[in-house]
Amino acid sequence: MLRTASLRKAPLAGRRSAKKAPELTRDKLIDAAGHVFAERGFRATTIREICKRAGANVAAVNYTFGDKMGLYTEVLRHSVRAAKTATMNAALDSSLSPEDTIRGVIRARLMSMCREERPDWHIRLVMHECSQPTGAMQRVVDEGMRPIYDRMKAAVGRVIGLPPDHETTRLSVNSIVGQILFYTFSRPVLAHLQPELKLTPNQLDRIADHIADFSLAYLKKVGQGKSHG
Amino acid sequence: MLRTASLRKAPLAGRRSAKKAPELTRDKLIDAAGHVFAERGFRATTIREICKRAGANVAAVNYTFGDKMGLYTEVLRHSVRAAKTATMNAALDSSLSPEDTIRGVIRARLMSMCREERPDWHIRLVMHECSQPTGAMQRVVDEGMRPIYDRMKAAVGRVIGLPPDHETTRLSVNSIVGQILFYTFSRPVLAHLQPELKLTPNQLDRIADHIADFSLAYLKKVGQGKSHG
DNA sequence: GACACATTCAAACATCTGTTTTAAACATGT
DNA sequence: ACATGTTTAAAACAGATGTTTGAATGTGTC
Repeated sequence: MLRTASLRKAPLAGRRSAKKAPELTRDKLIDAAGHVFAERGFRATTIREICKRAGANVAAVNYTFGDKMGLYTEVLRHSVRAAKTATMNAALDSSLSPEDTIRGVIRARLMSMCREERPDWHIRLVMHECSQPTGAMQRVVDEGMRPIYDRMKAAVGRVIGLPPDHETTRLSVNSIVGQILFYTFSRPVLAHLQPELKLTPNQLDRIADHIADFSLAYLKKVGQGKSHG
Repeated sequence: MLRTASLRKAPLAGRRSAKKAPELTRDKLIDAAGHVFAERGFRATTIREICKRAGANVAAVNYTFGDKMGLYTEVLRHSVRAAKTATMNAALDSSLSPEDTIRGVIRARLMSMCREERPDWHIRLVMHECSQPTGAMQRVVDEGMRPIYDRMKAAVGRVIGLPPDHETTRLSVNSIVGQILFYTFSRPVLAHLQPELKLTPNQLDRIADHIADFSLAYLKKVGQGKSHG
C-alpha cells in the first residue's frame, strides 16, 4: 500500500517477465500522452483526457508513473529516441561532405513533419517547452538537439573556413535552424499569411531545397572569400 | 446589476469624462496583464496574479472587461499598436531601397527584444498563440504581422527580380522571418545550446547584421542570375 | 445632505484537475 | 484451492481558478 506520489516510485520498473497487461496499459498511456502533450503542452493537458484516449482509468497515470510529470518525462524520453530517424542518422554520417550534411539535416528535420505515425512529436514538445518551460527541457535539448547542433557547427565551419565555435559559424547555424523551425513553431501564423501553402511531402521537399540553397549561398560566398584572402 | 459575463458589455466603454479612477485601474490591469500574458500565455495566466500585480480586486477583471478573454483581446489590441515602433515605421518607408527595407525590418524586429518597457510583448504573445491558439490570433496576424510581411515580399521580390507572390519570393521571406523569430521563439533552447550568448543591444545589433548579410547573399545571387539571364 | 450611479471589496460558488483512497478483480506460486 | 502480491475501478479529496454576488465605498448632481 503506497503512500504519497512524491515518495513512491513507479512500481517495479525493473523486472517484468511474465506480466503483460501492465506493459500494455503503460504503452497505451505513453502513446496517448504523446499525442496530447505534443498538441497542447504539459500544462494544458489533463490526465483525464490521456486516460480516456488510452482506455484506462484516471488513476492509471499516478499508479504507473507516480505523477503527471513522471509520465511526461517518459514521453520525452520516447520522443527523443523516436526523433533519431534513419534519415537523420544518415544525414549525420561523418563521411558525407559538409554540404551534403547540411542538406541532409534540413531535409530530415522537415520531412519528419509529415510522418504518418507520431507526426513530429519531438519538435512540437520542444516548441511547447520553449513557450512554457517545465524544467525537463535541459535533457531534451542535451540529448535530442545538441548532437545535431554540434554536427551542423562542424559542417558549416568547414564550408565557410572558420572554427566550429567562431561567432559567424554559430550565427549561421542559428540562421539555418531558425529557417527550419519556422515551419513548425510558426505554423499557425503561416497558415494565416499563406493559406495556400500546404505542407505536403512534395511541398516540404521544395522547402527543404530552398532552405539549403538559401543558406549555402551565404556559406559558400564566405568560404570563397576566406580561401582567396 | 449586470447578469452574465457573456451578455454584458464592459461598462460604458464610450464616454468617460470626469471619472479617473476607472481609467486608472483599467490601464493598470492592461499593463499587468500584458506582463503576465506575454510571459505565460493566455491559459497559464491567472486572473488573481494579474489583479495582485495591478493592486486591484479579483473581480476587477470581470467587472471591467467582462471576462478573461475580454482583457486578453484588449491586451492584444494594445500590443499590436505598441509593436508599430518608430524604428519599424521608418524601415517600412516606401522610399527606401529594397535592401535597406530588409535590413531595417530585421533590425527593428530584433531591437524590440531589448526594450526596457514592455520588452517584446507583441512577439511573445504571438509565440504563445502559436503554441496554444486561442482564436484571437487571426486579428493579431492580420493587423500586426501581415503589413510587414507584405512589405517584405515586395522588397525581396524586387531584389531577386520576381513577383511578390512567386514561390521563391515567399519562401525567401519565410527564411528571413524564421531567422528573426528564432531568437524569440527558441530562446530557451538557445540559452542551453549557447549559454555564452547574451542578447544585449550590442549583440542583437551584430545578429541583425548577420541575418541581413546571410539573407542578402542569396537574394542578390538570384537577382544577378535573373538580370543576366 | 440626499439621491443615483459607478466602482471596489470580501466572500462565496461552480467547475476543473491532480491525486489519493478503498475495495474489487486478477494473476501467480505453492 | 489458498495466499500473496499486482493491477484496475469508482469514488472521493484538496487545491486552484474563472466567475458571480451583494454589501460597502466612493463620486458627481440636485
